[in-house]
Amino acid sequence: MSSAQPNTRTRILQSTLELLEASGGKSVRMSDIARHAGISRQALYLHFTKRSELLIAATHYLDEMKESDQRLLPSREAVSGAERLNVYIEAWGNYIPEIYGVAKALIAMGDNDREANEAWEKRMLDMRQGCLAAISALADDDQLTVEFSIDQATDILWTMLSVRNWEQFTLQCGWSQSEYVKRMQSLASQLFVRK
Amino acid sequence: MSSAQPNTRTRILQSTLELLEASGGKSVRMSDIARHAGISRQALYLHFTKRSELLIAATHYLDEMKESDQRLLPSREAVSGAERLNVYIEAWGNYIPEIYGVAKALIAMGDNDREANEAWEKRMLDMRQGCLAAISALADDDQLTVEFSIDQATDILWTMLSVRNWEQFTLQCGWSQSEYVKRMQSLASQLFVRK
DNA sequence: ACTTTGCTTGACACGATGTCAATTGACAAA
DNA sequence: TTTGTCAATTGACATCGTGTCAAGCAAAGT
Repeated sequence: MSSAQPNTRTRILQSTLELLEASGGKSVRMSDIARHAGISRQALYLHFTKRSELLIAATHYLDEMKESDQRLLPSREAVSGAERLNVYIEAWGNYIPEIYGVAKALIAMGDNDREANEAWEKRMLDMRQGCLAAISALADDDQLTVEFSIDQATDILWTMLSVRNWEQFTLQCGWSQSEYVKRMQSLASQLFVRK
Repeated sequence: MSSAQPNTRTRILQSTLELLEASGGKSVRMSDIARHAGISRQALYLHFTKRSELLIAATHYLDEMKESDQRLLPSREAVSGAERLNVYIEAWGNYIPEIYGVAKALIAMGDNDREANEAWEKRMLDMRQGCLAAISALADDDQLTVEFSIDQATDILWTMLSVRNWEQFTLQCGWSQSEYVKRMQSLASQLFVRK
């Protein structure tokens, strides 16, 4: 099905993602992307008016590729709130490394570019919904610790699971990806699940 | 003692801090700083060879002004490990808003500038020492939860208390500064202090 | 009087983004 | 075959921010 000659727009998006992934979030220039995609720098601007637009489109494209919607949907098999929390943390936690490159570039742009900032914030609010759902499931099961309101617990889980924190735990502290997931699950369970 | 006409270097540093604080981490240009300090843009480069050098100097200057060393030193009155942890969180937590402007600028620079990156990382490693000390005090008192090794607990506390997380809790989640401190204390105590 | 110090003015190079105009080559429709 | 259109190319150019350079000036120190 997928063609040997994907259309230019797609090639650009793929190149963008490859370069961002490879360079671990370092600044990738428009000219780099163009060269990698085998087109002129100017041709980029025929498809995307600004760098921010390209980055935003690249994140959407990545979502499509990885079918993130499905992955981040609450698992049907998760029977208890506690189990569901674990499933969510695992799904999201393992998604982070795959989006890290684009994410970092988008965050960096956000400091100067309003649209990039809004795009990233929107994404993060979506992800907050996932946290809220997990915490709510816990509350419905009467398993949520008394210390927190649903909102507070959601805020905390949301922040705990931020890309920045993943970056710090893995890249700075040297945790492996599987350690990261396991420990975040354990942390969340200690904090939020009543014993 | 302090003169009516502080020397130019100092005026530059003050201007830098004022502007960074005012603009909440938004990009402040060299020319902005020069204008605010009442000198020419070029004069900046007579005192600091690069923007990163200026930012780094500004953070050091800020430390001096706020006497951060003393503030972040473990309180002598803290008798138990648990109490000492609370004291540390309060001290650091209340320090963050004061350094937020420069911190954010320095972090942003770090993406492109090696020296800025190293400066910020060094700062963060210093702060990790504070976390380690607090956790160690807990362990010495036999109050540290069994779930974590000292290193792991330090990593977690360190990350919990990051500037980025403060930013998210206060600016995104809307927690007040005092709520922030109280809740971080409560979180830390739930996670690390054995009951 | 002379020199040094601290700053000014103005010009300029560089790197990256973003814009514009003229051109080419291919493919399709008449 | 001609005509038109589409996608991309080439090359020039504007803009912004950083950083450099040279010449000059004015006040202070000796």
